Amino acid sequence: MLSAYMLGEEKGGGMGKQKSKTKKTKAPSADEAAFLAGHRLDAFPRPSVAVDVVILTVRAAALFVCLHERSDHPAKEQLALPGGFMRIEESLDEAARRIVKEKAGFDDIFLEQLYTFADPGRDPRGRVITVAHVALIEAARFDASPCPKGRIEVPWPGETGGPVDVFVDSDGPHSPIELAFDHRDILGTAVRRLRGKLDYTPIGFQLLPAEFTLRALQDVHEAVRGEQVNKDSFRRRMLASGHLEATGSHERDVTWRPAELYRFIRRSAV
Amino acid sequence: MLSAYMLGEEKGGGMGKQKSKTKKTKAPSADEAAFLAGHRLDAFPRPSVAVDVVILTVRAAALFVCLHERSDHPAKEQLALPGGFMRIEESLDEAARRIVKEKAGFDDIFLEQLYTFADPGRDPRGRVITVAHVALIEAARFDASPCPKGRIEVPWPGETGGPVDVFVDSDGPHSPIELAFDHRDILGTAVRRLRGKLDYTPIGFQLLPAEFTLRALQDVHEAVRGEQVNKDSFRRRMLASGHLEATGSHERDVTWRPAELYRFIRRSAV
DNA sequence: GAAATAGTGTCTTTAAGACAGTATGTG
DNA sequence: CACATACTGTCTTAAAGACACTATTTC
Repeated sequence: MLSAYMLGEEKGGGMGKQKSKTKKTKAPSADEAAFLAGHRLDAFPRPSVAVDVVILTVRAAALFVCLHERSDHPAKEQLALPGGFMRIEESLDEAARRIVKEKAGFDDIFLEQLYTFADPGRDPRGRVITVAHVALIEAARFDASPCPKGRIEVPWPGETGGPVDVFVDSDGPHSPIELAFDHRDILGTAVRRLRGKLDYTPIGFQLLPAEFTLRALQDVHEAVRGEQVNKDSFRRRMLASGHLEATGSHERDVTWRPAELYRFIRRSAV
Repeated sequence: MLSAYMLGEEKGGGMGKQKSKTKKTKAPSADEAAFLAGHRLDAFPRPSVAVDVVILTVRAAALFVCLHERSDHPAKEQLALPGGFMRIEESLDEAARRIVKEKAGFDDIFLEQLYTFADPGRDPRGRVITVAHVALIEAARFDASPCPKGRIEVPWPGETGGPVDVFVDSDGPHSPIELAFDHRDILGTAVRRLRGKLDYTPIGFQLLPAEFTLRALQDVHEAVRGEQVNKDSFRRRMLASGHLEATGSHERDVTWRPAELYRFIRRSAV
């Protein structure tokens, strides 16, 4: 059974040596070129591919998400995650950065792919799948964006998962707002991912200004986890992690003893 | 800034009450229905969407992957991950299960979405993005499939990431084989994900038969991590985890003292 | 000085690593 | 019996939680 493909022709076209560490397309053989010329990918129906971005920050011990009011149907005038269709010449990362820039005004943001949502029927326009992304940004930059801002409440513990509730605190009803499409589920997946990364990556690096107090870092962790953490142990763990470096200066304009400011050390490659 | 979208019309069409816990499409208003009728999603070029599946097992202290010899261009007669195009009416999960069944012969397999690979130029036929999945299966079932089997060697430690090397051990050259497209990168991402899940989910459940020895479970962990683990600590940790249950019976046909067999307890919902 | 938060030192508890020693099978 | 592996008990070490105590600021 194993031998069938070993007996085939010796992989024509001089591709045997290439290490293929890069993602470049190999030069096709004559046979393959002829095949590709006659090949029509559009012989089969294709879905539309969208990109949605969950832009998160931490402020006042809570998670906030950047939203966008839809100007067109479907879900016209409803709040949604910033999103749009991937262009045919873009990578997903490029599409996500374009959308973040166009709909929230952020340049140069930390961005990571999250999950692809593709339930048939998730979009009334037809077959639309969306590759959701997560972006993290510090509160000061977040607040400077004109996007509507939603406060997130997570109704499940740990990394259980599920949709989350979003509140717009300005005034009005204090019940969760409705988001377009399956965006509450996407948000839930984003929070779950963030909680999972918290213990293993210096996630605060993206959510805090360059210099910050240990208390501010602890606030970030508590907001993401949705529960309090032990202060003593947290300090010890962070200082022992090797990710932090004391600056020697201290915070100002506080009504209590000013805490020392730290910065993240960029981890050297191993 | 926050108030603009609050002042809009009161979200016409009676959608205010719906809790939208389900993913059903809401009944559109007359306005929206008219919009949708005139809307053409296909006004913009769309990519083709494929699904590739990394089917993994652990055998003899190594990771193995189920492959598939391509019968068509591009990369004709080269080995690749089992994959295919998502059909327009399918969910991703359905497409992945169909592909696993068609190309590897497995029914009822543990399956999870991994990552979406979408570099322009990753497929010479044109714009093809692929939603990669990971499937886990026990060695006995894996061996029963006629698919070509590749042994995986991971050249990076921990969760560093990067492409992995694949060997076909039957005979022939003892250098890594080349896989079609970016499938070595996809495999690398799958191994990274598996290592990440190892400590937090009873992953062995999918990779072992219903009853197994602690040594077999340790072999799974060591194969996935690519390094040995402390036996004493591993036993204590597993027994304390609450995931395992002793069966009272023991393994047979071994030339040493037979070890007790355990089974996984299905975790009760919290 | 009172109040509030930052930061230190130390005791206890818990889990991991190391390792000695016992148990139970094969030959 | 020797030998290989399964399993148990205990000592040591490291990290987390708890908590008392000191330090530095504003009022």
